[in-house]
Amino acid sequence: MPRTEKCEYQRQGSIEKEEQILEGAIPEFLKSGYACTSMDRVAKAAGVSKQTLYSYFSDKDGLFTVLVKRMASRKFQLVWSQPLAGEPAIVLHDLAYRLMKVNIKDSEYLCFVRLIVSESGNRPDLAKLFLSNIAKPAMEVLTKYLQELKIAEPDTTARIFVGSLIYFIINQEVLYGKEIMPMPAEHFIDRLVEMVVSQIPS
Amino acid sequence: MPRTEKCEYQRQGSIEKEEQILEGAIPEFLKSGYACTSMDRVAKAAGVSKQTLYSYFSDKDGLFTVLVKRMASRKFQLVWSQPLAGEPAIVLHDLAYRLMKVNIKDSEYLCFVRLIVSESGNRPDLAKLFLSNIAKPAMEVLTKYLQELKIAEPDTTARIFVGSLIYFIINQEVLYGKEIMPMPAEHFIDRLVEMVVSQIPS
DNA sequence: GTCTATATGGCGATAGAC
DNA sequence: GTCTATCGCCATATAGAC
Repeated sequence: MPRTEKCEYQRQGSIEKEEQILEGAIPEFLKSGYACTSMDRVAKAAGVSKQTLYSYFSDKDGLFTVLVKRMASRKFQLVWSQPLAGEPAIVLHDLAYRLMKVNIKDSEYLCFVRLIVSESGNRPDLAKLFLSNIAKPAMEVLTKYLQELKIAEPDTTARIFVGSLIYFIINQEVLYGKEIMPMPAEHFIDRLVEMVVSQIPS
Repeated sequence: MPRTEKCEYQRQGSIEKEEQILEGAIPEFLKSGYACTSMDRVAKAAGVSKQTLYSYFSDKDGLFTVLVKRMASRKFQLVWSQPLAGEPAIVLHDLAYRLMKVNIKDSEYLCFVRLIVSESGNRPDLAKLFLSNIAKPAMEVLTKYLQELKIAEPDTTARIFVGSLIYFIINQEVLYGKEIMPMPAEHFIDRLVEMVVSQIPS
């Protein structure tokens, strides 16, 4: 007898198939952006027919929305799941280094940022989803830590710390500043950490 | 007699016409991005026929390249043409305020940044043009000033200063962080300036 | 220079055969 | 579920009338 006989979840679409489509769609959208990604290529990349695609997702917009949601909630913990505790200079240095390394090595993340910024004009909801699931919780984690260190205005200081790091990455990697106005990442991190640590009241 | 009789510059295309096309094209590209801007709309917005358009610019790519070049070299001096001199806290505060205000009020600039980031994947040359004409000279101006203040590692400090400001703007304005994780710009500027000024050796 | 076709091709989304 | 065919639509780029 067929093995789907008693499987009630095999109603009109399996979770696995949805996963398969999403995983196939992610690299396509990241590579080509929203406008230049065709549903034909998504179908091909995911290994399903175009009709199957349309049976799981209402349209291109719907697919893209689910995709962004998934990416956003997945990337946060790459950097920020780890608890912050210990010698401030070391903790901040490790954090900055982790953020820098993940963002640079994981080109998926760079493309994701590019994609979100690109579509932020047409789809403010996606940009907000991005901030709510990554930037905001990240800022909260760091703010709490800086507060424990008794640094003045921990929320503002957290933004300075993370902001200058993110911009460094955008400048060097996304906009190819590496070739135009290069600067070693370690150097930048050292100086930034030094500056923030100097704000700890003695 | 017609007033173009002795005008030798009226050969096959006037500079004025090129200006007219570019000025018409700018808002279209800024509003819709590269992919979603049609040459029909550009022609209509510029008040010329499509054929005239194609007689001045080889194709869509060529037009866009010239447009980016013009925008980049135009925007730099809005913030950075003014010489930096005087009481450090005031100079830095004014600079940050000017940068913030120009970027937020001039929505043209926000859209331009969005556009450059969007196309940075397909057109690295445009991203480099952007950095070479705006970010790099800006960093040099500020670095020189910080050097006069005897601040340690003025180049790195300049990047922290400008970078955290730019990211603040991207976060709050481009990605609608204003609604998700709001923070008053003045507050941020005050804290940032305070932090940099504290690095001046006494 | 302007206007109105038009050639050519890709897109999203749907429909039918199997 | 898969494939191929198809419908509209809009894009870039060109050609012809005036």
